[in-house]
Amino acid sequence: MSQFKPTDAEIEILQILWEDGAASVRDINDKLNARREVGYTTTLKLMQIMNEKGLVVRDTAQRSHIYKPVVQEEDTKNNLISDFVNTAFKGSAMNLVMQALGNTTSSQNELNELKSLIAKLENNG
Amino acid sequence: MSQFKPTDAEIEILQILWEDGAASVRDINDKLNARREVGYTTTLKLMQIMNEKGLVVRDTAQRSHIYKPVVQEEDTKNNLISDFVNTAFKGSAMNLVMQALGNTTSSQNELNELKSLIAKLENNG
DNA sequence: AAAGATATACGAATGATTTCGTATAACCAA
DNA sequence: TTGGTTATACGAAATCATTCGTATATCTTT
Repeated sequence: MSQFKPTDAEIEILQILWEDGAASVRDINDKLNARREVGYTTTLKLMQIMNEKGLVVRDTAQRSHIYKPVVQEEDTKNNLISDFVNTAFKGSAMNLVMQALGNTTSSQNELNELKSLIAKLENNG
Repeated sequence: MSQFKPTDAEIEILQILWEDGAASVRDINDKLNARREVGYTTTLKLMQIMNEKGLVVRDTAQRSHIYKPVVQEEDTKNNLISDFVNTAFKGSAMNLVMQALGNTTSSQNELNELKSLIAKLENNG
């Protein structure tokens, strides 16, 4: 089914790249350090490895290499969700959805969004 | 927030224990092997490690030790969901919920269940 | 009682991820 | 142009999870 599972650290970096489109190691390291302490060369190494794995590409024209995501945000997250549902929810996505909903507080706005998604799913089904 | 994240292999085993209440290494190994090939001593070692970590307890009264889960299914899954939402969905559970729903086909029954959960949430909010 | 099956314990190899030190090159500012 | 700053590359340690071989003890069957 899903082919390649990024590690948590890699997902963290991919999020930054999806948001910003492209970033240098310095950019990424700064953003990571807003969440937790990471050494610069650690982040650099991670980027190099992600490059080898084909998760990102880089433009080495300038001294400071610029990295871009290769994998698509939606695809990647769908894969992650599938894996998660399979290992922890016996394959039932609805199972996950119900527990995730019950587990957190949602604004009325969010609930309305959700309701219209459901309505849409009901029309197409 | 969440304190201890079981590995995928550990989650797989916990699922079996949650379902069966208690199980021997042999039981667990058999069930694991229904999904993928695992050596007996591999499973044994995993159980011993999970015991050290406090994820399970065991009754060693008999030659064949009987393992029981310590961590609660719902708590554990809530922790997993929180972690997942934090690393992959910027902390927005609704984000995960919407994508999980859009990603799979749901029966009308499931959708109805979901709708009544939403209704309940709206009443309490 | 002896042989075979089945259990645990334990140590160690393997493999993957994460982390970081050090070398070296490029840039910048005085 | 020299010193300080900021890059990349690379190797290797540290950690952790997984896997399994081997030793040993306990049962079971004949």
